[in-house]
Amino acid sequence: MDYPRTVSTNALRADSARARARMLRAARKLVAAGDLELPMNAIAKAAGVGVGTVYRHFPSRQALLESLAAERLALLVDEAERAAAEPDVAAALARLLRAALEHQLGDPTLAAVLAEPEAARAETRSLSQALTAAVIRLLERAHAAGEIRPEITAEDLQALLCGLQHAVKVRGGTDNDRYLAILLRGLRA
Amino acid sequence: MDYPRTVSTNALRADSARARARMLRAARKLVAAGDLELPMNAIAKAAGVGVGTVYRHFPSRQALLESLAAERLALLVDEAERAAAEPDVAAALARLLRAALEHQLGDPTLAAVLAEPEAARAETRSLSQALTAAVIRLLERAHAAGEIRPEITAEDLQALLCGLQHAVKVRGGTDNDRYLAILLRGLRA
DNA sequence: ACCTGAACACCGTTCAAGT
DNA sequence: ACCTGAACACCGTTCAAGT
Repeated sequence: MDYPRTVSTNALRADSARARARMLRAARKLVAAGDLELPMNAIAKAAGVGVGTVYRHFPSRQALLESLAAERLALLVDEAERAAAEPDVAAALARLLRAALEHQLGDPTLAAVLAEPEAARAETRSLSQALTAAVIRLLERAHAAGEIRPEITAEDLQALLCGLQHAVKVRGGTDNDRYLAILLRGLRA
Repeated sequence: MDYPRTVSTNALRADSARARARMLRAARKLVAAGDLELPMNAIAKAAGVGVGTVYRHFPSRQALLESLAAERLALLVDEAERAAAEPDVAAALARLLRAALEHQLGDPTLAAVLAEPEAARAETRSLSQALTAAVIRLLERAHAAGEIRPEITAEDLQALLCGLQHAVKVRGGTDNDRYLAILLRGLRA
């Protein structure tokens, strides 16, 4: 007897999911246009929903940012896990840092999320934990191999990368490789 | 016969100067409270003037920021000029970078101004030029002494320092010396 | 349950009116 | 000349009212 109810619930959910997708698309359009402020009212209008609906789906600007960044953050986690498993530690470190830098430059929402000390969404929290865990494993191997100064922690690496991203952005987006090389040289034991 | 007019002009100017000082004080108070947004209306109210007066003195938020940062920027220029003249090139480089980092951490308005590619005020422009000139002189000596990689320019140094400041801030403001050491090691030839 | 959008408080910016 | 502050447009956020 709950079949109709299920169907109607599904219908509601499908609708809700479509609205959510429209909001995310509208937000991405704003980001692509260089606007990271993500005005809730503007998103509501562009997505054809009431403001309250935007707030229901994304209780804060930070939550919205994290939803936008989630996909790329997941890609970065993959990359970090591959790096942690890669035999050549020095190459793995270089590749991971470069990937992290490029993902941040390619998506300003990811840079914003990584610069934030706390996650607003559970998904972000678990992805961040996975990222940190993989970096820690890589770092342990790098320390064991004497590839990197012993006092460098995973948090240091994350902060330094945030900084590097900032430096590259200040200069207009070129120079990634040069600045990356400077960081890698500075990290070496 | 223009004596009275002069006097009255002076009176106006004194008044205007006092109002200006009140606005700057109000703005500094906001910055000290951690608010870098500097709402013009809030400053007007706190300084006891109309909003229009704030706009007359500071035509944009950027101009206001630069006015707030000017004093410290001048200090930094002094520091850079001393560094350019200091015999021990390596020590001069280290001292300048550390001073620049600490000035930025001590005053977020300076960090904001240094991260901006263009200056809104003429004073800022000339201070920035003096800063760049001093850094170039120091860099030439460092290159001649083989103390620093040859491809590093003054603009690179500025961007990297912006990044370093960002990295330190992300981590909560400790770690300046450790991160500075990493940058210096990375810059070395 | 979920959605809507009016309503309130706020801020940026301009400009007609005052002195 | 300089200053004032009302006025307009905008945005964040909430919540009573609708379905």
